[in-house]
Amino acid sequence: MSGVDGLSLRELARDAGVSHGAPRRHFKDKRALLDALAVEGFTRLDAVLARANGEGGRFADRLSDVAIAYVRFATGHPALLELMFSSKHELDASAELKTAANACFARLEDLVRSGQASGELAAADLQQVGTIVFASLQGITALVNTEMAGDADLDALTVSTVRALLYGLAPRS
Amino acid sequence: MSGVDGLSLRELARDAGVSHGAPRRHFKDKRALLDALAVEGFTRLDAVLARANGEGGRFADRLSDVAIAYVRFATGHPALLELMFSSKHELDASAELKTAANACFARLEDLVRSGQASGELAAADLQQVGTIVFASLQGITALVNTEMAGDADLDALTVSTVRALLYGLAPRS
DNA sequence: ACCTGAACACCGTTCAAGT
DNA sequence: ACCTGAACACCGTTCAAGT
Repeated sequence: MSGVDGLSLRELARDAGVSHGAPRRHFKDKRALLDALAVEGFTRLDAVLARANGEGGRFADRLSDVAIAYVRFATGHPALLELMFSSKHELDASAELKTAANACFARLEDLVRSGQASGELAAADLQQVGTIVFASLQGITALVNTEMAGDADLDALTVSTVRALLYGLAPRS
Repeated sequence: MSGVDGLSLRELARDAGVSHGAPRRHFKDKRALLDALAVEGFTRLDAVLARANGEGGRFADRLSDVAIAYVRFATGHPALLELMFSSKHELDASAELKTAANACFARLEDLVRSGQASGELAAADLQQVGTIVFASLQGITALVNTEMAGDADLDALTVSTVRALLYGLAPRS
């Protein structure tokens, strides 16, 4: 049973000591409940990213800090992260969910923009650079959450990835 | 209903015009069936990667070709990919499944090794570089499969990501 | 060897009925 | 307003019985 579908409304009701029909009063659907959890997840993630993003300092350091915070959160709550992103891409995702998710992405995009403004990032399409950076973080998350990468050296892997993205894996000379 | 759990054995049996108990003769479990599908997926992916990896040519081009092939496959069969990686990380994944999966990763690792050997990649820990490269590809996959990145410019995104990994996003001068 | 079909213990969802 | 509990249509799994 994969993380999301392992959650049963009836079991939840049982644990709460209430009848299986009761949750219906609070959540119209199973997915309404899942959506609410996903919104909560994005809100918490946004707070985590905000805290990690020290306004001062070199861009490379701020990016590293945010990346570490993101990857720690994402690998620390694998089921929640899966829920957040699988809920978000449902065709009829709630406006609230989209708003919460976009706040997180905007935060990353702002960071990239500031790097371009200060010249620490080469001028390039903001969207595309943002996507590349975010994809790298999500990729680390995916590898760790499917146990293809150990989480022992998690921060080191994150920092190496950020470094590779900034300075390249090819010899620089 | 997420991709993997959307598949019902009873529905499968119905579609095959057979009783719901019949699949039991061929697959002991629902997961035994899913594992068999995952193995098939890795085998097909391995063939795709082998075909993409032209032995001659510059490393950067070969990496681009393999990356494009991987991302196309992964985003072209989202449910299969989710199944492949979620099955693989089950604690009691079959030896057959692990073997099929490892063949794909070894192929990527070989490519990285050849880049280091030719000097087109800086000397560094093979495992870590392999992980960074693979994470990037899996990250693109995750973004596209959760509809956070469009698949219109999929190859362009892949090529840009490979370029960023090789040469960096920071100004090079 | 392979399939059938009833049985069991679970789901999510709906809805009349209670308080 | 909120909860209950039966009902319905689904699951996966098991198992005696058929061919």
